[in-house]
This record gives sequence, structure tokens and C-alpha cells, in this order.
Amino acid sequence: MSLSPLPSLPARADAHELATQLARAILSGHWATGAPFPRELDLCEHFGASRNLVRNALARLTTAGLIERSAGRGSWVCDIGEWHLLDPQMSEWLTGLDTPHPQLIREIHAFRLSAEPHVAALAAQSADAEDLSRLERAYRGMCDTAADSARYREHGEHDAIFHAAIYRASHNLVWRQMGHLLRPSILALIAQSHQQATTLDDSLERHWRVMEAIRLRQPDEARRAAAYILERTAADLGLSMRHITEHPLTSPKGTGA
Amino acid sequence: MSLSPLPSLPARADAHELATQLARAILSGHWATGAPFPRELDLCEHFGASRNLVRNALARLTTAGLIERSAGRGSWVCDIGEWHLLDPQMSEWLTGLDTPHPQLIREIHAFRLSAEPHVAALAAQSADAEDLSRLERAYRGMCDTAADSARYREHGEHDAIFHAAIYRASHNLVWRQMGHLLRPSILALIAQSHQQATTLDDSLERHWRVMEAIRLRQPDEARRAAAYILERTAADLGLSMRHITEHPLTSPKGTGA
DNA sequence: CAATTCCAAATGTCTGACATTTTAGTGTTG
DNA sequence: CAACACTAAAATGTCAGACATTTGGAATTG
Repeated sequence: MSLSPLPSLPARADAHELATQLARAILSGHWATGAPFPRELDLCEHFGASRNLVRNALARLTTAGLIERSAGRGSWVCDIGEWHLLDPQMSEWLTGLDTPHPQLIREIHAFRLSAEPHVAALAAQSADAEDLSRLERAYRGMCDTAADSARYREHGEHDAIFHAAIYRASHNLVWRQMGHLLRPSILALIAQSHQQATTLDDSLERHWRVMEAIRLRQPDEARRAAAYILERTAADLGLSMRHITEHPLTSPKGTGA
Repeated sequence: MSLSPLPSLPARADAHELATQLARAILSGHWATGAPFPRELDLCEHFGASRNLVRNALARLTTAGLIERSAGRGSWVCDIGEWHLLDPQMSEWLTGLDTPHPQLIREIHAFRLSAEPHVAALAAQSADAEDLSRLERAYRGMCDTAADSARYREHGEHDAIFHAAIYRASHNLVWRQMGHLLRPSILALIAQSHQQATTLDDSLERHWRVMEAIRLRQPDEARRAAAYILERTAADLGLSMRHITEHPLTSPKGTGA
């Protein structure tokens, strides 16, 4: 075995694409934490790419905290605690992953649960016309795609945009950057639980309440409404709310799948 | 003018170092938003480095959202809203900057003001022995370096570690990553306002209250105590609390320097 | 057995060439 | 004169092979 012989991936001549494939292999748990990562020359041979291109791809994995490299010693896969979850590139890699890392989805949701209501309150204080316009466009997109169950993927995109717009409306650069983080979590939710019509209606109504509270500059109401959305999200994800809210992660370690 | 002829920087043969120099030039506002970034060959000539190394450095700036590149068109400096403030590498670049970007420091502080009290409450629920140990070590480091005003830099490091330990004690991977963000803000504070003995005593006592509340598993008290720290921080930074808390950034645009 | 020397392995860098993308210009043609 | 196709230049992306540097272990030697 030695190197978990690289899931046979399609060979392509593009650093961005290669980095994506390797990153998704790591995010899917193809290598164990601390395991040695294939050497440059092996990757070159396997993918039929030049060393230059491979090094370019590996550099991206390094800046994302997925692997660690050292001259003379080689490369290893980093622990999940070192991954730069807030790197927008990471969000791109996480979305569209066939089997999203279950711990990551839970951690992201736990974060949203503790942060998003407050962000919504901030948004209600600071949102301008442009922010409201963004929210409305996303909301209409959600409505338009709710009827047709075949467009669930499209629906998820609008959903993600809606929540990112909330973060952006806080008019704080840090919170705004955090909006990227939501996409994988939301899309994973939509993908794994094809929601029914009644469920979607309920979800739409909860989103509408947040948007309206932001428009009317009612921070406390926005906070409540945002928490209200996340309750439904948690239910759809099959997460125990009490567990998360009271003890974000008191269980000893991995808590498995 | 054309390209703002690159602040004459010491030439070194290390991609990491070159990236740091260029990044700090951008973060200092040496190029305006949207301005064209020097071409690869110009950088090669200016720094006496190979194109390979220059490209490596530029790749890092790209992944951090500082510049945008496109084949055939060139490179430009991105808007501050696109910068990946949550990239740990960015924190490294920001710290030690002679003239930290004033808007960034304010934005980071505004973020902390809205988030850190809640994180402290989470920490009070989830902290384990190891977390408390980290907090204590950092606190003792702050105490040891408080007496000697010449060790203010060291004091700032312990301060930053203390706050990062709070985020980490939330036992959520996302909040934990966010701990990196604090360092530049805290070090900038320490650097620009050499605090007096009485001020430091007060600061230490406020930190102690947070640590004690976390140990005793008192979330509400931890929240209050964390907010209490940030009040002092804001005062030392010369920021108007009311302005930040009520309207994080209502002013139209850049708000200048 | 300990200290040193040497070598192999892996990543980091250099050089020069070619490929690809984009913009701007330059004609040609209706 | 306007619209179109073609060409050329500029910039980034990729390839190929060589050398440099760092690291760890193995062989050598006192």
C-alpha cells in the first residue's frame, strides 16, 4: 500500500484542476492525518503533468493548510484542525464533494448557530439599499426554484447567496469574508435532504422574516428570525439542537461519522 | 509613474520572503485599488530573481486575494473587500507592518467586539484542562512581561496567544481558525500605544476575570468579562465605542486614513 | 560505541523555450 | 463609412532539464 495509490483521477493539464482533485481526495479522507503525501515525481508520472505544474498545485494545497512540505523530507497530510476552513478556495473544494466530511458540516453548522443570529442583527443595523436588493434577488431565486424539485441544486445556490448577503450586509470586512464558508454547508444540506414542498414553504417563510426584519431595521427580530431558520436547518441535517447549543463539542474526540 | 516604481526593497532569493515584501507593500497602500501590478519580467529584473521564483511569490498573493491575474491581460491589485483577512498568512503579513492599514485594524476590532464575548461564553461551556492550561501560560506570560516596559512586544505576543486560546477553547474548528486573525490587531494596539503601568494592571485584571469565568463554567460572566476587555482595548485604540457598536460602517465609503 | 563523513532522497531554484489568452491595431470588404 | 477577419504584440501559463539545498540515514573511522 504505502501511499494509498492515488484514486485514479482523470489526467488534465491545469494546475487549478489538479489542485482541486487532490484537495477533494484529501477532504474525502483518502489519506489519514499525518500520512505521507505522494512525491512530486510520482504525481508527475501519474497525471502526466510537468513538475512545474504539479508544484503549482501542491503550493495551493499548502497555503490551504491541507498538506505540509519540507525540503528533503517530503510532504504530509495535515490534521483537520490545521485546515484553513475560512479560505474561499476551500469552500470551492468542499462544495460538490460527493461525500462531504461529516465533521466539517457539523462544525460549520455549529458555528453558524452561534454566529449567524448576531450577524443578522448587525445587518439589520447597517444594511443599505444595495444589500436589500441582493437579499431580494436571492429570495426571489429561491421562490422561483422551489416549485420544481429538479432544480434543487439551483435552489441551494440562491439559498447560499441569501445567507452570504446577510453577512455582507453587516458591513464588516471580516464577517463578509465569512460568508464564503456557508456555501458548502448549505449545498450539502440541500443535496442530502431533498426537501418536500411543505418543508420548502416553511423554509421560505422563515427566510422572508429575516429579510423583512433587516429591512425594517429591527435587530432583535432579525436575530430571532435567523435562529429560527437555523432550527429548521438543524432538523433537516438531522442534528440534535440541544447537543449543539449547550455543548458545542463536549464529546471527547472525533465523535465519528 | 505608470507602475509606482516598486519601493526599493532588499533583493533576496526566497519566494516566501519576496511574497512577504510584496504583500506588505500592498497592505501599506503602495498601490491603489485596481491599479496594475508590475509584470513578472519587471519583478524578475528588479529583484534579481528568476521568473519561477517570482511566479511562486505571485501565486501566494493571488491565493490571499491581494492581486488578481489573467493570462494575456496582466495583474491588478484587488479591492480591500476581496482580501482574505482570515488567511493565516495574511495575519503574518499584517503583523510587524510599520504602518498597519487603519481601516483593517478598525474592522478587525469591530468584529471582535461583536464576536469575542460570545466566543468567551462558548469557551466557558467547552473548555477542558488543556485549554485552561494554555490560558494560564499566556496569562502568566503577560504578567511576567508587564513590569518591564521594554518587553512590550513580548507582552503583545502573550496577549495574542491568550485571546487565541479563548477562540480555541470554544472547541469549534471555525472559531479556532479565527484566532489567527487577532494577532495583527493586538500587536498593532500594543505597538502604537505604549501602555502605562496602571493601564496594564487594569488590563491584566480584566483578562484574569475572563479566565476565571471560563474555569468556573460561567458563560454569562465570561461574556461580560470579554466585553469588558474590549472596552479597554477600544479606548486604547482611540476608537469611539458608540460609533462601532451602533453602526459598524455606516459611513459611505472608504472613510480615508 | 561515538563521532564524523558521505550519500541518497526529496523539495527548492534557475534557465530557456514554447503554448495560450487577450487586446489592439490594421487592413479588407460590403 | 461601418463591420468583419486577420495579424501581431504583450502578458501569463506550461514544459523540459539541470543544478542547489536540506534532511536523514548509512557507512566509515577513531
